[in-house]
Amino acid sequence: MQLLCDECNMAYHIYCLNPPLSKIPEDEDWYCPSCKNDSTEVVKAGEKLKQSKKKAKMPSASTESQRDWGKGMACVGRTKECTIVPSNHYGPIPGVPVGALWKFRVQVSEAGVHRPHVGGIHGRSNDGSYSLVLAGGFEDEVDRGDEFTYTGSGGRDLSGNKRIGEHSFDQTLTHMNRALALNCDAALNDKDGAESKNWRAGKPVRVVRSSKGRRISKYAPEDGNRYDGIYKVVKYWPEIGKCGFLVWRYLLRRDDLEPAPWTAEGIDRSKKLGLTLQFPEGYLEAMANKEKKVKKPPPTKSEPSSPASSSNQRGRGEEGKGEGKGEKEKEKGGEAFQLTEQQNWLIKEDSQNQKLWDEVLSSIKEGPKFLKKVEQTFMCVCCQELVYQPITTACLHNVCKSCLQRSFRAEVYSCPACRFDLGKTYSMVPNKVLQTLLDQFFPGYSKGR
DNA sequence: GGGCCCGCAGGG
DNA sequence: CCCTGCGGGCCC
Repeated sequence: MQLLCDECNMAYHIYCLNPPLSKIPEDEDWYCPSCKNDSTEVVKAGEKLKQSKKKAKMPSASTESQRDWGKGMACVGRTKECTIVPSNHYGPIPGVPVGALWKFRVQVSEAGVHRPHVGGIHGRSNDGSYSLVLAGGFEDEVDRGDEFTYTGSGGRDLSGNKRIGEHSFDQTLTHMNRALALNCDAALNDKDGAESKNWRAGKPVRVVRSSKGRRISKYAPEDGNRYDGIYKVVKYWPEIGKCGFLVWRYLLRRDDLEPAPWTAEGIDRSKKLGLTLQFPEGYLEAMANKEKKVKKPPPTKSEPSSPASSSNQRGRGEEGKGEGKGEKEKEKGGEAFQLTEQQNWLIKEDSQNQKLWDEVLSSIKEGPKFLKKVEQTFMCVCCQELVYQPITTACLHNVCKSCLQRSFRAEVYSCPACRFDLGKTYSMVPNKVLQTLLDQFFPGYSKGR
């Protein structure tokens, strides 16, 4: 079910593509969305630059607002996309633990936990709902942590290109409201609502709590958006809300083995997993730079004011003192990661992974982030951990030897990343060079594996 | 601190 | 294509 891009070699599920494909295309070459060139969009020699059709239709084309909407997290697009599961996936996202915390909604979307940037409910009206965000949008909602009421969408006046607005009409059990109702294990009833006799049998909903919910809930995180686990729809019903119009109300109840983040057990677990508020890549650095430029800081006192200092990464001893040299190295804030001569040599030696290393090395100036990048790049698609005794396949993916062996024992003889047929008799020789490098970057990581 | 209103993603 | 939307930065 995966396609390999003939340009960048990345793997794509056919059902994750937009639009999804129902089968592997028969053309010889296939290019992924980011590599594909649309010949009608290519500006040929002598041609004028074309105005994008879409852009021309957007409000910004007609209004003369001077405001720069391109900056900030309100209007940016995704920089990555969750492709390990399809967008209509029910249940947890593999690798995302309860308690995971992101500053902005766009990051939650990138993680695949809740894909809409603004909408509170993600679902399909003829299938069900996959996730929702609790952000205190309705003051008459109740949150008891393991149980909460939620309100449908719609009924608001969105004129003036708004995203949320005054209530001005009744909600209906359509679109996302219908989707969420379908999660309840009971026959759909768009008149009176319905209650499940066996609430656990309903479809699972991923629930995210936003710090905005603090105004009505003490279970909301202090900052950002937190994944709180799986809930089920116990019942739903129509009622006249405080807003004076009919709203659809839902009762959700937690059904997750992972402890809730606010329990002692959950707090402990978050600590153990090192879950901290995540910011978009480069965001804190950009903010810090901005402050410098705009405010012209008198760095007299110690420095608890910098927003960067409250963050997750242990960017040790940032700041430094001399402005002297390293003009380029400064721009990202941290110090460049230092590779030893041997490591440089080993990386060159790992020619099979040259492309991956090139990409990893591009972030070497970002200090601590470099290791993160290494970790991401050399994660095993099977166990979602750093590859151990890595087999670099003929199709240039890296998988743990034991994971590949497990696959072969199940008589699946293809690459777990791209389904390239490796053949029953494939000889699994671990990539020693890569193993050496990973052992140096992450001392002791392979203990007990 | 409250209002304005943008691009983007998703469903249909 | 069109419609929807429990964000979020900037201006007042």
